[in-house]
Amino acid sequence: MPTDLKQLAALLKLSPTTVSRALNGYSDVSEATRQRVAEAAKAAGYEPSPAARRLAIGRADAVGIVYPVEADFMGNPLFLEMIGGVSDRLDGAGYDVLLAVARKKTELRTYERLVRGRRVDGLIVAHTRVKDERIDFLRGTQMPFIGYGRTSECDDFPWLDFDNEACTRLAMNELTARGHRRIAYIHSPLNLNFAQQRYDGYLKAMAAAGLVVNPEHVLTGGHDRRGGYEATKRLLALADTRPTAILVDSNLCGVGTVRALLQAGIAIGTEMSVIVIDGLPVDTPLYDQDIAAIAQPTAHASGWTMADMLLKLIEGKPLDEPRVLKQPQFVNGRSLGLAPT
Amino acid sequence: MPTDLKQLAALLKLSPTTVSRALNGYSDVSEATRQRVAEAAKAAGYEPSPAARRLAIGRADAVGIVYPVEADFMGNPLFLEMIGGVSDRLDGAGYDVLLAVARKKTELRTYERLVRGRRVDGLIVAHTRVKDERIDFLRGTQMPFIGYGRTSECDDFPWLDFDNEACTRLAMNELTARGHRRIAYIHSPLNLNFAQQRYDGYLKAMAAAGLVVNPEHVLTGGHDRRGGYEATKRLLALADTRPTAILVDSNLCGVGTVRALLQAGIAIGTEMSVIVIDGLPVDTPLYDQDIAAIAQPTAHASGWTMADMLLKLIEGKPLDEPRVLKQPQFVNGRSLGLAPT
DNA sequence: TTGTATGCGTTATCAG
DNA sequence: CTGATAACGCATACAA
Repeated sequence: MPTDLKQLAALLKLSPTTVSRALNGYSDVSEATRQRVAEAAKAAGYEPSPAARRLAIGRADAVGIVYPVEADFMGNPLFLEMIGGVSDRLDGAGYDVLLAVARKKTELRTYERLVRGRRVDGLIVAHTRVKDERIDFLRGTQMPFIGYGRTSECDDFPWLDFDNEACTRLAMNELTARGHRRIAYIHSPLNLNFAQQRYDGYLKAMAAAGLVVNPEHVLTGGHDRRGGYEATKRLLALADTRPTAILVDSNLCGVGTVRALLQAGIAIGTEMSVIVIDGLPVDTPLYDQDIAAIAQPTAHASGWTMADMLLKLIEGKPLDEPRVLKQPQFVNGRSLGLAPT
Repeated sequence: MPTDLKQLAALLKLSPTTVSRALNGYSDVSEATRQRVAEAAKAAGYEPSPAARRLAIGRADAVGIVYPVEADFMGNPLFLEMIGGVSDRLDGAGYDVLLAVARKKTELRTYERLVRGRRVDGLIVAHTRVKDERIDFLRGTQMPFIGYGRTSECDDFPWLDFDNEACTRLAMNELTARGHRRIAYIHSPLNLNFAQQRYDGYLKAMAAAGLVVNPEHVLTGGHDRRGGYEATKRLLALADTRPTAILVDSNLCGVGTVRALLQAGIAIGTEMSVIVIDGLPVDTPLYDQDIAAIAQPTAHASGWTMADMLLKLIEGKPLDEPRVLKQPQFVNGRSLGLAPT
């Protein structure tokens, strides 16, 4: 079984050159030989050596995703889903997915390794922060990349993100329209750009509604279920100033919030209204609680789109839409009611 | 800035050969030049081209992990944690981690691509099934691999796994010792090897205790929280034959089970005893429910160990322990009590 | 201790 | 339409 281009060529009594061109679909090879070569290759189970290919072509045929563990050490299920979307797009194009797990300390060096060594043809930068040195680094290189999220200054690089301010604005509209005035806000760490933007949206909406923010009503929920749970318990402990509605800026925290409410015996939708941005994960038994949500395109779809953008960039094609801002949608649920009087 | 070995050599007035050897820590190069080269390389930010290196050396300097999405489409947080462990071991060794997301349909082809194209030097096969064609395929190749889990026949390949029968045996001992006789069992899909083995352990333990298995007490919980939740609801609906204890074979299902019990107002530990294998994930607010568990080494540690084994295999070193069977430990909790009389 | 020549498997250039 | 020849960037016998 020929494992080699040379051997395959010898077998076919052709030159390696011709075989190579036949396999790569060049126009200047007769249809007859193309067929013959293709069959022989498949029969022999021939796979070109990526290393040699890369060396000759100068491309890595790989895309990198750097996963910062500290940000989310337990593993956000949405992250794997996003990677699934990326893979689905890249698979047919013959690209590999390099997953680099980086501690905060070594993160930048990881990027340097990938870029300098041309280990990848492009990168997807997830978990963007308000001020993000990874983006700063990539700006100075020729390496194509897509931000999965924006940064504070983001007009000069391509990204895909959700309209985060709109997320909170939309949610706040629904709440104020129902008469809520004491609206609590549970958020992710504010160095993450999406969290900061959603938080801004909350503040602006409060101001627009003529409401004063009670500092006790704004709590960080960390990245996980547990954080949301504890933040909510603190809110419930407020005697006189207990909020009548809670807005949660991410799905995992949302689970914790709903848990805490159920456990405390609070009637969701009457005693306490709840909106969770991104909605609850479908794998939770709470899913049937029918919690109102701000819905985004799925992580899978986002991954697919980003991979598609990245491929265009790698091929040197211009991006018709270099900055993709997905608009959120309000999804009603039984967790929403009029403010108690 | 030299991006080339040749350029770097020219800069140093040395031959590329010498520079190469200096960088790769060969013995036959003077300490003085080694220093000089190392500094110059760092100063110039030189990174050797992996493609060229791979072609010359014949190694990929990469390890592959194939993630089957169907098995667990929402993304098990433990999976990312395991990858983190793999990366931590591999990082210093200069290996990349290739993550291939595979649909069941294309799974085998993915393996072929990785192996035939020598895209990786070794593989980690996760989610092993009782009868696993991926393992069968790899057996026929020279590609080193480690099973993250066993298969029905597994004496001829290296793996890391938990003693699954011991998991259920341990748990069952605790339950029968407390007088439980109606012990329900919620399990993952039985085509997964770990699920089958744990199930076997359950059956054996029941027999050993002289108990008869009630078919209504054995339910599949799927892979997620939701499945565990629904299975538990079905158990609670049993009027006369309601179990007094529930054993759950995986962590995510366990969350659902505890949820269902709390929601139904069941007193955990008195009305119903619960043991969850792997314990509840720490990011759940239920963590303080203090559920009894069968504890395993962390996914991170497992990943690290497997990567370590794989490196040895790649380097041709013999494995002193080719089959690593981790012993589980019983961890008591308030979820365990005497059987109600 | 260092340098020269050659090869890794593929693609690209340039003739036929 | 096809074939010889030279890269791609690095590592390694072998020679000096």
